[in-house]
Amino acid sequence: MKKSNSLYKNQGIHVITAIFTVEQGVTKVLLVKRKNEPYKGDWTLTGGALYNNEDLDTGAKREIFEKTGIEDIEIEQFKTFGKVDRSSVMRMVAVAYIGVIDSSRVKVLRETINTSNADWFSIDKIPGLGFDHEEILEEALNYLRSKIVSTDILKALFPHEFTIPEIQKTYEAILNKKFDRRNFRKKLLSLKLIEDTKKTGKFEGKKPAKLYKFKKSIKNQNVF
Amino acid sequence: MKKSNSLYKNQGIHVITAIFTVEQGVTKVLLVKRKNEPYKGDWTLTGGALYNNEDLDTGAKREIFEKTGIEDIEIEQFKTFGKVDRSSVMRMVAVAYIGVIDSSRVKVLRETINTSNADWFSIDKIPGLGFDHEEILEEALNYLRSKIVSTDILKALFPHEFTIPEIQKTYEAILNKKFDRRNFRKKLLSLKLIEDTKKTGKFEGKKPAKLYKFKKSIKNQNVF
DNA sequence: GCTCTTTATTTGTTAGAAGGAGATATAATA
DNA sequence: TATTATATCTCCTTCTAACAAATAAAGAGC
Repeated sequence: MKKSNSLYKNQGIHVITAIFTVEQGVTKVLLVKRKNEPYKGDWTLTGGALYNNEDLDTGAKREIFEKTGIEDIEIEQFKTFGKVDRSSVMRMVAVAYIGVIDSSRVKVLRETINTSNADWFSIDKIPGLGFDHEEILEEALNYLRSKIVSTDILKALFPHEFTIPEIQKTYEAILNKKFDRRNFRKKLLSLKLIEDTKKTGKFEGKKPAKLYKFKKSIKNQNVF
Repeated sequence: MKKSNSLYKNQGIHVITAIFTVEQGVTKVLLVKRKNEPYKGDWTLTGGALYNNEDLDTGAKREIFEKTGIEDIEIEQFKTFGKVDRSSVMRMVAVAYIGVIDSSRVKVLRETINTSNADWFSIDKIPGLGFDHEEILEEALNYLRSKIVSTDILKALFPHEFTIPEIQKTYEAILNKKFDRRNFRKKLLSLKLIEDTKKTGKFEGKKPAKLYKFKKSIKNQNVF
């Protein structure tokens, strides 16, 4: 890291987002390839330096747009990373977010002013990442897993109606485990995240499946 | 905020900690009074600017020590605050932590190089705070409430043995509600945070009370 | 066309665990 | 012996996990 005469000077703020999707039962994350130093040629999560005239989430969304072209995305801050040597140029802390989006509904820019490539990577096959983004990604995935059971964060993947067997596949992909179809149904309904639409549709079966949707407002329940 | 020619320059990082304690059934937070501008004379949470040569938690603990004299304290990061105008001098983001400590076991410095006073305030009687510390405090309290039911964060208040009626008073103070003594006992034991010591002690009653202690390792249980 | 088989979807059943509230037993003090 | 906080017991309801059964369509064969 560049030496500084002052204990405080030359500090900066990164806003980084791990953008997840699920395609055919596979959880994937969006990575971009850096065009410039440091870590030139390396894959990283989407993100970059915060501007002075924008709030944290605004900056995170701007970075997402600049590096991928994605415009409408809900994000949620989960942790800030600030090891002394996490960036090689100057002292940077990274405010990290997660986001979920349906990859089939967005067109990701392959190249931008700062990136030479962009693609969805299965979370089982992540290349080496620049900065401390491997650590950030690991914690992002943990956070995502905790959120899908208590919030409507998967609404990004199911904005309208869906069947329970259909969304079960997504839960299984993200949590990386299989569930009994009957108990999953009961458990998911007991979480009070979704509601019946009184309509039916089709998934993989021959019998029509009931359609559900995420509730408008979700109230969280406490242990005590 | 001071105008900057660059979108990136003149950024800085605050590390802020909301330090809680519980005294006789009252939840309190440690505040310090600022000696210098900005917000001179205002009460704030403990914290200050991060140095370039220290990690985030190291910086947070150093700030706690410098402004209160408290040395041994476990802290946990919960959120970063970064509204554009949260500091009036330059663009600062605040990485916020919570900590818990037994106020009867520590001696808090009343005055330091940067502070003219320090005291424990009941969370029901918080004065106006400098910066965005009122917002930080509110979220810190929410985070604390979520943590005492899933981690051993209260170990700082009960480092050794304790009785269940005794710790129930602390839970009630923090969560701000009363519990049935029989069901609280069952519920707390079912959380698997504490274990029997096969010893007895005294609390308020005349019958000896069983002594418990926090477990060494706590494994968290998932919804699914 | 008609029936039978197949398959995913949905509902139901059961035993055991956990939760909530009343009642009882215990071990000290005064 | 009366009192009091602590600890245990009981009953009933609800939740959970594993398993069984019923349902509604599609497709195969005649």
